[in-house]
Amino acid sequence: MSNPTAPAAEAVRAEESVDARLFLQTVARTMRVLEGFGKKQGPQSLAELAAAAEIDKSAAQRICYTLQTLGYLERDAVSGGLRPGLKVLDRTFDFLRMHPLIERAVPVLAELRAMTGQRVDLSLPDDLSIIYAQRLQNRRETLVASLIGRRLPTWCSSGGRAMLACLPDAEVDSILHRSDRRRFTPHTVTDLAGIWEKIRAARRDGFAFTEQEWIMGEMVVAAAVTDAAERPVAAIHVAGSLADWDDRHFQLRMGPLVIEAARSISA
Amino acid sequence: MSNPTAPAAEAVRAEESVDARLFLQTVARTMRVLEGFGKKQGPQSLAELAAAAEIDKSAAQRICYTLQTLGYLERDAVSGGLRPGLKVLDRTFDFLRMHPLIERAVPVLAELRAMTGQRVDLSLPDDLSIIYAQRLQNRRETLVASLIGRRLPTWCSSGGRAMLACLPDAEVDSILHRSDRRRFTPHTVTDLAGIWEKIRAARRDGFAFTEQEWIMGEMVVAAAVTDAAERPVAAIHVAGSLADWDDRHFQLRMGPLVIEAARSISA
DNA sequence: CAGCGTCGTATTGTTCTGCGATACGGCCGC
DNA sequence: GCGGCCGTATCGCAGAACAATACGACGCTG
Repeated sequence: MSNPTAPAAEAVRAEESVDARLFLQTVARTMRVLEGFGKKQGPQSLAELAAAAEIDKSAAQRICYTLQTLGYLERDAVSGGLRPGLKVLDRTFDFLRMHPLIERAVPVLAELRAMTGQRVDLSLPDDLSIIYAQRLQNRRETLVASLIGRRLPTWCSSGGRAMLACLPDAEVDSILHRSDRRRFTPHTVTDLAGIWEKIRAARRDGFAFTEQEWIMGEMVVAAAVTDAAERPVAAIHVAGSLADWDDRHFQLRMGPLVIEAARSISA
Repeated sequence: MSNPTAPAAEAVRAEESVDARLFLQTVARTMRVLEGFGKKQGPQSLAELAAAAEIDKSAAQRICYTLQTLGYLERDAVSGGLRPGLKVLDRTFDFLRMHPLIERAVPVLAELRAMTGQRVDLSLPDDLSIIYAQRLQNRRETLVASLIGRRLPTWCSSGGRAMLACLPDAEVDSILHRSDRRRFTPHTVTDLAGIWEKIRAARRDGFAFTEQEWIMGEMVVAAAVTDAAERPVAAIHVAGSLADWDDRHFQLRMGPLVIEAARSISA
């Protein structure tokens, strides 16, 4: 598991009031098969995918055969196992292209990256997680695989807290309570009071700041992008290394820049 | 339409010998609905998606309802139309994480970008197109939306030609003949003889070079990544602007670097 | 080498799922 | 107020998808 925030709650969410008349179980099974890759690393066997999707081997066989025919699944050359196919990237492209924010954001992010020289990210909220939609690396960012689609917990990420700061208290509480607030580094703030303190600071400053709460040696400044109704729809992050910056100076320099960038693509 | 290479041939390819016994039409319809976004810009209505997928409104309704429930489709806040959902990015992440090359390539690409200061891309071959799987922008790359999943024609892109150069002549001919060799800029080389000349040059030099064949003012040097059987499985690109470089110097400087980078992630 | 487990693949009759014609209410604008 | 188009809802029937089953290959392991 590489995407750390368990999307388990979402299944529950979806279950509650589905109109069985309109819900196609074949479609759901198909998607569950594709989601089977989230579990563990490396190509999967047919049986593994069947188990992950909670269907029998016959159903998995038909679904995988079809997906493979369509290009959404490929056979790995060496292991013979299955992995997501190239067509997936076509859907990624559609998502990015159709998204109301992304295209507007890309130039702003590029400029921000040029001004700061740091890694710049755009993330989108999804209840308990945020998900990276666009990433511009800096020079030395090599180790942390900076991939699109990576999820981070809302409650402990800078972007997540920036977006929480835009929500009414009740919604913040709901998210915090439903989150699995585990410790990722010795510096992760996991208690409710501490997190609320950070959120209040974000409301006051206009940006959120986290220091080594997710990765040691990394600090992040983030500001929320809002829609016409002032609801948070994205966050812009600037990440820096403690090796290069004093935390106070980092905030003073980056804070105004991310606020300005976020404001410029808000509705 | 923003992804220029028509993936029409693929439908033909898939059609030829499908085992109807194992092929689930509901799955195929579902994917066709998701592919409906490739056609035109902006959120789509239910009816538009139905038309694009060549199904009636009832089927589209059930499929879209299900996909929406699962998070693969979202309603656009302003227009009320449908667009790809956040869950798509989860599948992107799985694809990138499971791919045998990507994780190995990311550090190499980052280093290459640091050395050159130019835009660096990794693309994967898919018959008549290549598809960007990883992109590291340079400072001023802002206008051209540099999105993951973008497709380029194999025959006129630098990466595509670098990969063609690794294939036997018959396969190259097949791809060239099936391609729609339209002109994109006044400099696009569209005649078979000219393209073959470029491919032979790539075989000789170890890298391909294109100049303003896709975008005016842009030139690209690319080298192919090969697997154990010497088949091309990816290409590494370095793109530069004619405003900054003399074309000869660009080749001399970047050629050896992309070759070395490509070699270091080849099997 | 025989035996076992697990893999992917193929086949079949049955049943329940997905089909599609049809109908309803809301909204816009020629 | 009309006609068109939208999204939504309904329902009996056909047939698509189901699941149990069987087959051959491969890799263990005793």
